[in-house]
Amino acid sequence: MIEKLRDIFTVALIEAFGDELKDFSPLVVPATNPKFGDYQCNAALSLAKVLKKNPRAIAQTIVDTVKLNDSFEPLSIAGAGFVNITIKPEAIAKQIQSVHQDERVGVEKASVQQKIVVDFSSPNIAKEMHVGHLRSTIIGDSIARILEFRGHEVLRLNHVGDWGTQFGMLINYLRTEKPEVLTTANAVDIGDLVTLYKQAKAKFDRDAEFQEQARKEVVKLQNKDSESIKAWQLLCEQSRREFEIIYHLLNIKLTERGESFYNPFLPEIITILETENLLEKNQGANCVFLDGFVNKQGDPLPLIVQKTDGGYNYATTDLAAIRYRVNEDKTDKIIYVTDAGQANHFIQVFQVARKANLAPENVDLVHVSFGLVLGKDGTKIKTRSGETIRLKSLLDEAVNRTKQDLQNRIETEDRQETKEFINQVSQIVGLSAVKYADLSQNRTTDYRFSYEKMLDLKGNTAPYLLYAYVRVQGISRKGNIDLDNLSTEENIIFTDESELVLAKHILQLDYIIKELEKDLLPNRLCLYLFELSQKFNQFYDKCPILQAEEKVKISRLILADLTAKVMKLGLSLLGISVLERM
RNA sequence: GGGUGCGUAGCUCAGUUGGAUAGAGCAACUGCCUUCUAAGCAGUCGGCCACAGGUUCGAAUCCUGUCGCACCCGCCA
Repeated sequence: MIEKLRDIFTVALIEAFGDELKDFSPLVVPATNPKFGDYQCNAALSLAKVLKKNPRAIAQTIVDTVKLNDSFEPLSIAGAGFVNITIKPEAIAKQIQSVHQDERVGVEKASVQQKIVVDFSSPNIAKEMHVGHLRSTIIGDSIARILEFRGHEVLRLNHVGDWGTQFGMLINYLRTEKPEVLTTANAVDIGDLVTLYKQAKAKFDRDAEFQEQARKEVVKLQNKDSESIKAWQLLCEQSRREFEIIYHLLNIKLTERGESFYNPFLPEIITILETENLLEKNQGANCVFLDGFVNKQGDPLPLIVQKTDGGYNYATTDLAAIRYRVNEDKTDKIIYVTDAGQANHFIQVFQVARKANLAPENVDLVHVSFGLVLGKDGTKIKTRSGETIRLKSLLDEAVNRTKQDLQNRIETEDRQETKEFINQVSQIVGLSAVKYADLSQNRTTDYRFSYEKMLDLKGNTAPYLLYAYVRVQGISRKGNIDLDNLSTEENIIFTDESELVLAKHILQLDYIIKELEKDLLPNRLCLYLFELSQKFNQFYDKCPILQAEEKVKISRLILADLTAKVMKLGLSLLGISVLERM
């Protein structure tokens, strides 16, 4: 709808003021306030200067020139020169009917379908997943789902940290402290492995000789020493199983392609940089000097692609990954979902990738960054003893708290529910709450983790949204109505303002999803769904459904059913599933 | 020291290419269950959009400076 209006207004602007406005944005946006109508055109205001005319006069000319069909109320001019656009209720009713019969509830597929890599989650082998991985995993999954729904072919890649100095470190440490881990599967559990990792890291940081041995271990690994490779594989296997538990719990699908995958391609990256005349030796390391990055003295800063000892680092791996994804995966776009702290790194890597033509101009490189997860007090989230919180225990706690709440409610309401019901509901509500709390926040800022807030039944939370869906299902149960087989003949009748408001909101979904595809901010979808729930609850409050006379009843059932469909779809794009009862 | 981001109600946060009187939720208080689950709805209270300048018909939004906070800064990822 908004695109159509933009086209119509652009045509009108050209007709009224000439061809030079061909590329001028008609500035048609959703109305800032419902009392101004559904959309508004702000073009008159910004054209005032260019055309040296009174904005209200320009607005009048626009109104006189624009050709709208009978779906719209007559245009009105308000304030300094705003043109307000209102759709007629009959037109809304018609659209609702057509959307109701559409499997995609009115959301179009992208006109150009791309191949897109979404690189997210990316935990490290031999370490447990912690809250830091939560945002990348949840946001990345949601972005992938949104793009998939728009019809793009998405390759979800898990760029796990399965290579590098830390491996040499760990293997070297295990060789003396716990050699059986290197030869036997599951010799210790993952928690102990993490402890050993920390010990190894501590030793690495204070012991120069150990550092040296660790580096040699890396070289052995790189040279495919069979014993080293075996040990490495065992460690990876064990970690992988651990990750799978989390991914299964969160219903996340990912293709693992870790750093080690790009290992064989690292030397050719150096060669390419060399032939492109980008490579420079600096203090023994191979570097590419960057535009726009300078040190204290104002000298350009290098991106190190090959260390003095001949080893490669993550910048090199990222460059090799870009090359592979462009050449082999034939991707049109690569999206990296990582914390904001890596912003600099990606700017640098992207710059080098462009310069070396590893990524041609028509391949988009996008860093989707996000802020830190903070504790309730606003500092980095930690356990009481100062350890980072394991993701598994964090999720378990959310589910347990939900279960507690649910059991209390069942008791006070004197309901009888099975154990299976209680478990299933608390699992879905608890995990959804964690996901929703994260996604409903603008990802670019830090975010405060609070069980109380995310599990609150009121406000912009998963339980509130899920409840709106449950209410619709309740109606269908109570009235013994099959929502999938509602009459398609009946008209939509607006007897109360709340029905029209709900209907208009439902029709905004298409616009929201398209915006989402551009700005990759899932919180905008959350806000939309929250508002949908509110508008539905207002409708539910004011418009009885089952007692209404037949024609009104069907009209309201369609609105309720459509609300549920939008809710289910929207939540699924956030990686959240719905419940029939709760 | 340099870079990036942030600073909006008591708290947690929205604020879409600059647009009309800056919005939610929570908390607090007041109403509404013989009616589809009240896990709801209606309402009241609450703002120097960090501060100071500038650009503009119009600034929370853009520019400059100041203060505060966070993160990053050549051989970790």
